[in-house]
Amino acid sequence: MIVATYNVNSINARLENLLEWLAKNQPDIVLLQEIKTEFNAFPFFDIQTAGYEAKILGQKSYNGVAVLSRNKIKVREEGLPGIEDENARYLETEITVDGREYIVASVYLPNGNPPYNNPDDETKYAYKLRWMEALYRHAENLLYLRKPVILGGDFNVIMSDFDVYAPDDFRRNALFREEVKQRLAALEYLGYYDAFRMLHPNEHGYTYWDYAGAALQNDLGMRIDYLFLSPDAADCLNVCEVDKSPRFGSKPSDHTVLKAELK
DNA sequence: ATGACGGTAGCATACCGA
Repeated sequence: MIVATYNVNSINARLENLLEWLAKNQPDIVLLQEIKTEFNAFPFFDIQTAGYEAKILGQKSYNGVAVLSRNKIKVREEGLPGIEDENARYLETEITVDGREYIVASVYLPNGNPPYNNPDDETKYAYKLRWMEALYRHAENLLYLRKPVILGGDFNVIMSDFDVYAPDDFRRNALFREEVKQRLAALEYLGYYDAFRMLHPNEHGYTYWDYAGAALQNDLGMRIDYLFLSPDAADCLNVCEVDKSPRFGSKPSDHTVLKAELK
């Protein structure tokens, strides 16, 4: 079973890139973030033609998450339980693959940095922390269902110095502050496994490079996209890789694809 | 210190992002 996560930075701007990747890789499940569109403008037809059902939680212009699957998708949650959220950031589904029922969620965690024109405004950071508290509580509840759980997406958190090209430049950044690192690490204390890091302790595994400058060419990246697996799903983990090819293609997203194979 | 770069909305430029 192949599962992938991809922050597309607009599904309509990235449709060709996505379809090409689907055709080449034939994943069973794909989690998308930042689709940046509402239901009426989502390219259901093209994705269905490629062999995938799509469930989305959409929103005009910003945010938006989706789950694609070759198998039937049952929606469990539209929005993260336990928090009032006007943004489309969490879609939880149930999908049966090879006779096994997985709980699979596409996660787009808030960035948390202040607006450029108001650098002291901590409103967005406070929202990020509240969102992470709700995610922690819900992730704990999911473990009691005794089904394999996959929480994948753009978590907007750099977990350690090894996950970013210049850690000292990011100490005060909302992606790298101590509270957010602690809150994401808490998922691991619950029993979730960081699929990429579990198999690759000595590779950076960057999933994002800024468009500006020569960030990609100089590998000035950060690892902020993750696949977190419940213990029984982690037991089946066979492969987990960052696929940099979509980032090198034409008109790329600033993120690239993270994929895993579960036996 | 700022901006780079790119997407959306919508038609000039503001907002958002990591």
